[in-house]
Amino acid sequence: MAEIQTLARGLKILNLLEQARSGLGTTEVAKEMAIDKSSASRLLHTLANYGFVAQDEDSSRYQLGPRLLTLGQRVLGRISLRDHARPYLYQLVDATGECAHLAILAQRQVLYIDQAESSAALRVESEIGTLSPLHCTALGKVLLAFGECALPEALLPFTQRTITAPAILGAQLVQIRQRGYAIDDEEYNYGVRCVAAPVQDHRGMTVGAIGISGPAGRVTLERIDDFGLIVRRVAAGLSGKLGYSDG
Amino acid sequence: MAEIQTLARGLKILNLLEQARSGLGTTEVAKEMAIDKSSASRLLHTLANYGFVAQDEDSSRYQLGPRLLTLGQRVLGRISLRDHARPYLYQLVDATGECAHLAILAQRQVLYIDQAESSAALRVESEIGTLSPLHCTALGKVLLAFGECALPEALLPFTQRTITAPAILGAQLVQIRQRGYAIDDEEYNYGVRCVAAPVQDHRGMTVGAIGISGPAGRVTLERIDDFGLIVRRVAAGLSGKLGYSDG
DNA sequence: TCATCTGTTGCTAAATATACAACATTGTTT
DNA sequence: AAACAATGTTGTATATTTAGCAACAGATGA
Repeated sequence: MAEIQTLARGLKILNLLEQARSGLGTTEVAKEMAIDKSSASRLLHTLANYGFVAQDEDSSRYQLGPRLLTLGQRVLGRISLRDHARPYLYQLVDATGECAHLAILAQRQVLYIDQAESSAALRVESEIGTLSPLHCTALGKVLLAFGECALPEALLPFTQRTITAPAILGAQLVQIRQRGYAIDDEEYNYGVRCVAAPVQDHRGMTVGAIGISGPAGRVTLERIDDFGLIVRRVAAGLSGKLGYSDG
Repeated sequence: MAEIQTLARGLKILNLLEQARSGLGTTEVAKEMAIDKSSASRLLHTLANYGFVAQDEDSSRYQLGPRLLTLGQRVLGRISLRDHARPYLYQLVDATGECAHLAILAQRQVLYIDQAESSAALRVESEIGTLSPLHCTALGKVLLAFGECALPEALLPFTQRTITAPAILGAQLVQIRQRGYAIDDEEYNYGVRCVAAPVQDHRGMTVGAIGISGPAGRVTLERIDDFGLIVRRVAAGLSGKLGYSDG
């Protein structure tokens, strides 16, 4: 369906401001968006009226506004999966010593919605709200393997290990369905291995995934299948709490 | 400055969806906004394209989308005050036994950006991202007294104790500046008393406020000034860490 | 089955956003 | 200091774009 241009431009400005850490001025926004200064000025003022952007007091540059924080927290609060999952994330941390994450499918990407930190000095943290690609993360592969989401069109490489051939990824998804857990062997971040398993609700629908992430030095290839079994077991526990019964 | 209507409508839809817990359909949105179904449909599709709204799989109704979560977390991450304040919030909880909050000024309101929970069964929690009025909260009064923000036009009552007369509030702000802390005596929520003090940076600018909230049964009027001194002391400690030196 | 409600699409009129230009403001350089 | 450069805001006419209407399709329920 045809987009409404004016609204789309406003939303694109928010995307722009996400990238720019130190904010952007009216002219810069206009340049990036390839629109006139005056248009940018008026769009920014409208966004500011509703709190979606805020002007830095000193530099007078525009930044993402507090309304986004409010609405974002509202989104987070409405994901009930999150409440149920929390204790299981702690279980994962206790059993593996690595950071645990909970994610759902959003915008054809992996959306991290909660985490539990390990006490190790060297650990892998992923910020809540972050979006990551599906094809090269353990959580993403789980969502692909057990969900109804189609394969991404382009499998972009992030490391030398990233799987970029659809056929190979497809074969791996079959394997993941059989084993019940997915592995990310430094396919997204160098030195980081992850393991994840699906969370399913009472209808057997995959509603999310939980998993762990750790430095390759601790999450070795020898131990990784042991971790897989642990993650699968904990994920099954969470699924059971949601009313899922396999069979 | 004149608002851009189309963009404003899109943003207003997001505000609408914040209220509606179970989502809204196209027709409902059109009705609430007093616009045509077709316009609502196209606006919603544009918002959905960018992830600002999402369609519920079952009900096909629209909800706030994951993009808001991502952007909201980005806003939170950029507030550096938050990192510094965390240990001081714990200090407050330890010293008072009540929940502690950190807030800044946003949109002429109090924006809660962090909290530390007390271990008491009966406690006062405020969700991060929440906006509250300035004139009837301790945090808000502090921001009014020590910041450059003008008084709100309308002082809406929330309880029988809410101060609605500008003159009385103005006098109280003077007192707050003298004492260095503000009190909310059941002026916003029945049965809840709060105490707050300003956080100031190296230039002496008030960048936020911290405080505690507790049930009136524990935060009695007799003890409240003792709490005030505690909050003021902890807030001064945080201000000191930010480079503030009084004098 | 019919009826009702919801959501989408084509089309035209009309409102609206856009770009241009001029102006105001701020900060920088010589 | 003074001229200059760059930024942001405002007024206005044009033309693009949106909005509403109406018709349609799809779902839901009586």
